[in-house]
Amino acid sequence: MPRTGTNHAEPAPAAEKASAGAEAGPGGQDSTRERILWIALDLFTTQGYEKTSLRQIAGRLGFSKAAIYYHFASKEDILMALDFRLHEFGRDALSTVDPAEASQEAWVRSLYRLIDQILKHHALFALHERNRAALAQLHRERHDFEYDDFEEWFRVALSNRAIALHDRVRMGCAFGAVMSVLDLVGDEFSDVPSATLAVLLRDAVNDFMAPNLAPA
Amino acid sequence: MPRTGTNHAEPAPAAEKASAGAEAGPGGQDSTRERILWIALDLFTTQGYEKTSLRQIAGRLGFSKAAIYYHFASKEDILMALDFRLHEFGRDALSTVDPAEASQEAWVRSLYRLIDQILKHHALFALHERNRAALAQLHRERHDFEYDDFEEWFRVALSNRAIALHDRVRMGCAFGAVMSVLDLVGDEFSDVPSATLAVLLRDAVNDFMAPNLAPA
DNA sequence: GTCTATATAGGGATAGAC
DNA sequence: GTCTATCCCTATATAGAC
Repeated sequence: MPRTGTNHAEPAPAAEKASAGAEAGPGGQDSTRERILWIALDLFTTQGYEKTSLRQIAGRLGFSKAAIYYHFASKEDILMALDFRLHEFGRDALSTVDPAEASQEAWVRSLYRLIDQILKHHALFALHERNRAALAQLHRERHDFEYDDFEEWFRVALSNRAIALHDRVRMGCAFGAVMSVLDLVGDEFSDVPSATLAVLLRDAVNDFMAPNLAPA
Repeated sequence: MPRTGTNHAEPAPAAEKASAGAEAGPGGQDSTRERILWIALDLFTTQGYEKTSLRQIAGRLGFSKAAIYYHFASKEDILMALDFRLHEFGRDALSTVDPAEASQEAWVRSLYRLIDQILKHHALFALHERNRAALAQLHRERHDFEYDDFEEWFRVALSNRAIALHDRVRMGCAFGAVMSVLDLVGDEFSDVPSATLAVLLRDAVNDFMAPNLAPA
């Protein structure tokens, strides 16, 4: 039986759900399924999801286009599989906190964890940033995983009217600072080691938020 | 003679180059060309450029698909016209400063002006944010207007190795903070008046960057 | 698991009438 | 300036052989 059909919950053919090597790529799982995901991740990110054809993915694989359909039910299914991993590391960062009533302290803690997760899974983050439209539509169609997307989490938390406007803006600033700088990793900040960047970013978040957290 | 062909420099059929009402829309120019741009701006932003078909634009127009080709040489040409307006307000904000050797003071000043411009032309900004992939490719193909895109300007300025790494990261943070919060206008911050938001953002940038600008 | 061949739909774009 | 009709291409997806 072909493994086709809509399988979000990673099939985990042997042993991949340990949050570690899930990203695979050169050095990870070499199953064809994994290779497809790796190639798609690259092309979707550099060209955009819509502009990437299955033909092109097949070309890099060395296989024919039809072969892909043995592993995935549709092109969208490939994007969903990648989106799922995005959710996975998002959940890791945000854990248990309910966004609707997250305090500013919780916001900062989540942001800290998010920095680490994104630095670890930067390729997936880049996919997220470059395909916001496609991913948004995906979430609209299949709202199984509702607030699994970390961006959604932060947006909901930011809507909390119980927090003063001034503070909400500062929270938004801290979030944007992190996203934007991490987006530049690999380009303008390609020379900066991850650890250094993480420290600098945490400091920045602090400076944006600190006056709020400890009202001198 | 059809007005077709690649015309970046807005044809300005009567009197539109005053930076004011260029955005048109409900209340602006009612020429068909203007209506097309307005509809495209909406659809490109909500669905993405690639996912929007000329058929769909024509449907909203009430015209047939072919009619569009009298006004624009291609679908890409529509995007270029919108991109041109984006450049217009970008130039307004960045003016004369050479990004390659912009000081931190210049950076902050540019950021201030950018806040105002984006608040004035928020629909165009949203287009920019939701179609980064498509616009990037456009700029790759037709590098007539090189650093006209404001994002490019800030990226180049950020690459300036003459500035200490720590400070470059701070600059990136300030930029990201502004972008991200302005992206939420109309959603999470829909209740906030523009003027209020502008003040809060300038304050945030100021508080964040001030220690750099005035080394106590 | 991968192939070739094909079905089917929709996209952008053009021709020429009005 | 807008229409209808059509062309051509590429896309996703399927059928069935190997």
